[in-house]
Amino acid sequence: MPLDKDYKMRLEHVRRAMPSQELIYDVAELFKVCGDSTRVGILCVLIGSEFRVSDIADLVGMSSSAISHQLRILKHMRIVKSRREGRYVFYSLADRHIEDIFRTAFDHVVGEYCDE
Amino acid sequence: MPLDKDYKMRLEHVRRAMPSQELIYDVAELFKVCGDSTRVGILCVLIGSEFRVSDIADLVGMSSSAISHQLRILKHMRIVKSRREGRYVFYSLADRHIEDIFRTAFDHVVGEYCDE
DNA sequence: TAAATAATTGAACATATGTTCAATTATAAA
DNA sequence: TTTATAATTGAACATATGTTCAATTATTTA
Repeated sequence: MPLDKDYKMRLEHVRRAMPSQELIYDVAELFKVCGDSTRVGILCVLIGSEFRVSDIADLVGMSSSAISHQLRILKHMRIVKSRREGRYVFYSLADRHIEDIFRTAFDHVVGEYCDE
Repeated sequence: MPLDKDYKMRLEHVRRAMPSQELIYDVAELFKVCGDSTRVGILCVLIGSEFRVSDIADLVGMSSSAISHQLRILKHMRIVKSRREGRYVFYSLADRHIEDIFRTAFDHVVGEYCDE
């Protein structure tokens, strides 16, 4: 006995509550930007500290060029910010949300505090 | 005056605290799976309810085939689970973490509660 | 000013990804 | 049992993505 009245009400409720295409797209973009090993590595490095490009590259184990390309993407998404000091450019997180999201994501993957 | 002692200490600290390649990869995979408009749509639909494939497809505005492909990916990542009831297959979220991550992500994009 | 270091950029390349289409499987209804 | 509906699957296609390499810009040091 499928599709009872309750189901159909939930269906209508969700239909009305659906976020706009644009919002869905933006959220997907945010996740997409976090969905790459190199960028996750970069963001792990930057949680709690600011570092120069060459150090980030060294910590992540990738070329400065590759890191620079990725930092540009992250900056464009306002996930990191940069400041130049002499010939160095220091990058840091631009936003606390990212830190929160990362902590939850790591918890999910590691499998901690499963409350179900 | 770059690269003082404090900077170098932070560098060493981060080097020691870096997550393993494997963990970084897994977290990136989790985000990657969330980094697609269609899948974000699906997950929005499934927050708080379970629905059949054809309804999800309708709500998201995509073919059942496309949705089914995506659901397989989400299921493989243990983000959704399914149960068959007659000729219908109902999908729902498998994990509360995803809901948390989504709420924070939407907050980030919408720009709410900026505490900085 | 010349040389060295740091970072960025653009193009090219290979790889990965998402949707469509057609075919197939699974279940229910006639 | 036959037909219809629901969902899945595989292949193909086009698009997107990340790294490398070489060249360029920016800044400092000699």
